[in-house]
Amino acid sequence: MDQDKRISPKRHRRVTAQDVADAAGVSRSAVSRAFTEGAYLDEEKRQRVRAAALDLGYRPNALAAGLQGGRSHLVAIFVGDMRNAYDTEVVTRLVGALNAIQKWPILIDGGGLSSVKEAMGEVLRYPLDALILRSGSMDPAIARECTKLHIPVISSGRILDHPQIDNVCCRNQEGSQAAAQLLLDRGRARFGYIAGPAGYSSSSARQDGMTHALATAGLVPVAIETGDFTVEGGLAAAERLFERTRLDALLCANDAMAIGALGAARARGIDVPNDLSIVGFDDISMARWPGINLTTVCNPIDIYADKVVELLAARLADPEKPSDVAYIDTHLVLRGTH
Amino acid sequence: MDQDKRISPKRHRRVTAQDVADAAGVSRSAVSRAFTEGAYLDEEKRQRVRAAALDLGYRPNALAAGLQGGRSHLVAIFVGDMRNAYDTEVVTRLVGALNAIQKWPILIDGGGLSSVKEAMGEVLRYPLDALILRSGSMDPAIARECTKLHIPVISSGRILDHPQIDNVCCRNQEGSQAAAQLLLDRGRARFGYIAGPAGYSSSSARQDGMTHALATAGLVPVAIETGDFTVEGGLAAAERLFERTRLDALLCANDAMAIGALGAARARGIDVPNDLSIVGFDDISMARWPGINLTTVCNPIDIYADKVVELLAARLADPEKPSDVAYIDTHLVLRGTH
DNA sequence: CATGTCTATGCACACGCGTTCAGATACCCG
DNA sequence: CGGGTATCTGAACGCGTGTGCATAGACATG
Repeated sequence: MDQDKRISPKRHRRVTAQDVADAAGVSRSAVSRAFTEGAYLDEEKRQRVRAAALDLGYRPNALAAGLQGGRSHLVAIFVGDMRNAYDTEVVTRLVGALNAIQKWPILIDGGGLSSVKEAMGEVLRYPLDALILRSGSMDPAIARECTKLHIPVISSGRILDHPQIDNVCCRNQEGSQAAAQLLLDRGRARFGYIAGPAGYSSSSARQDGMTHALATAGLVPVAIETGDFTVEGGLAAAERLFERTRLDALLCANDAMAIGALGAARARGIDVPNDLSIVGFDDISMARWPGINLTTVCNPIDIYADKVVELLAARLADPEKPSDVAYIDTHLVLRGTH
Repeated sequence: MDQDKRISPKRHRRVTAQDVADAAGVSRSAVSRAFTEGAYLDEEKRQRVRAAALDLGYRPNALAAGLQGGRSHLVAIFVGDMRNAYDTEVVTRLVGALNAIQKWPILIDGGGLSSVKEAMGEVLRYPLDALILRSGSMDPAIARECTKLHIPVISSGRILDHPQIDNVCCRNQEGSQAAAQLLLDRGRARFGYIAGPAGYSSSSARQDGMTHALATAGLVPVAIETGDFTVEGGLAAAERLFERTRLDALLCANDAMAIGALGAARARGIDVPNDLSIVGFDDISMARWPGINLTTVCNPIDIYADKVVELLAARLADPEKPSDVAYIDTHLVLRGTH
């Protein structure tokens, strides 16, 4: 009899519902029902099945369950570049929020990938419940293709204008405008800006906010440089700025570059905040680290992630509903660099 | 005839191989073969099928394919706490490396989860190709259960002694010993240590390394405090240390706590590195940020992640092979705090 | 007793794919 | 022309699950 267990014709077969049924002396349907809430099944029998399942280490195969009509419970998250601290923090929250509602996030990091298009193509072979885009420069064609596959797409950090795509975005312009106003009120007049790479709408919206605030005071930016959203890039851009002219206010498209700029200023002996104000954007966790203590515009990550999940749930509930854009309010966080 | 396309009985059905077969005027088998390398199929017909597939936006359903015996190409990564910078950086590299070999990582963040056990149970319903553990305090029972399901487990950052589990771990003790020796050579004698929470073997191994180095010089640590691996925790622990006694060397179980300690020292007016040396462990990217510039023990992330993937590939190639432990060499990175 | 409601159960199907199998066609060689 | 081989093709099966359907029994109600 012991031999029976050693049939194992190929590899190690996964324990299946039929195995449990045999062990518990019931039909396979009964096993399925034992794990289905609200299904008719004699309580005693249910217990017996559960015991047998536990003993054999059985769990329903999610692949087969997903195949059979319903949802796969898989959600892909495409991240522009996970080496970016803000993106990483958003992803962390998203992963947590998705885990909590029993959706399982598959990560694709555009930053470390040679062929984004190919990777996305492969992942789209899974019948995803949804695709979440976190910033990055994804080919819009791919997003379009997803909607063609009837996979809901939720874009965060960049607004995709498509009738089937939901968006979450913070009020970049207002946030930056408030930051500029703060420094104007403090008496600053010679403003510089460190922008992100061309093509990132968030960076240009933030720049617009600053420009707008300055305009109401009859000012224009003194100098603008471009970085790559990294600390090193911000540092290099700030050095170029300091080389060119004297500033008393410096706004940056994100916190990482502001932290780099802060390093450049200190290395040059510039007194922050007495001689120069530096303000970032996002409020990543490092902004509040000792030795950094950056004044910045908070782009509230938890609200952001929760909103994405909320939109996701709404979309799953009604796939035909019109697309939605959720705007997240920012607020100033006053620390030591303004 | 146009009506035929509007059958769509329920929801929006995904395009299936049968649809493509109908469109191309071939059998469903032919469609399957058109996408299978090395299958007999008339070239002209293959082109026709491919064209029809492209037109309809067809892609083979990975769920169905995975169900049918082979691999699912899904890999779960369990992360102890994604708010930990080092873990996050390792995960980022892992995601990249897995994406590159067409494995799709499902993330589970133990840090943001109420019931880790339940979440793992749900994820194990997918027939995973493998499970990667990144640190954290996972119930060993779960790892055991995975091997029972014949899912390969690779543990990184903490060695699990189990015949079926592969491990990747850095030489914690040697690394910490070298750091302590560096400070001894510099003439330091009053050593403090900020440990991680109890139960993290990496922290205690690092502490042992320091203690060992001190012992050869006839010294013992002056004071030890415990943090929670965060910057805030390190800052608080350092304040407690400074309150208790005077130190001239401070080793920390990880970089985040060292950065916190650095902040505490500066706030107290302690001159680092002239009066106090601070050395971290891991070499996270922030350690090289301006304003931090932390001397630390490098726990090389890319090598680490590559090794995990290498072990994974080896295990998939031969599921019966004996378990392996890969040790990663560390090295000192001398910056501005020693 | 006749009728209706509720619970319990097994059978059979559908999900979408890869793959085996048997048959069919084309081709080459003796 | 016969027979062997290489190439092609469609029908059929299996993967593991959830669920609709039909049946059967238990029980209550008229």
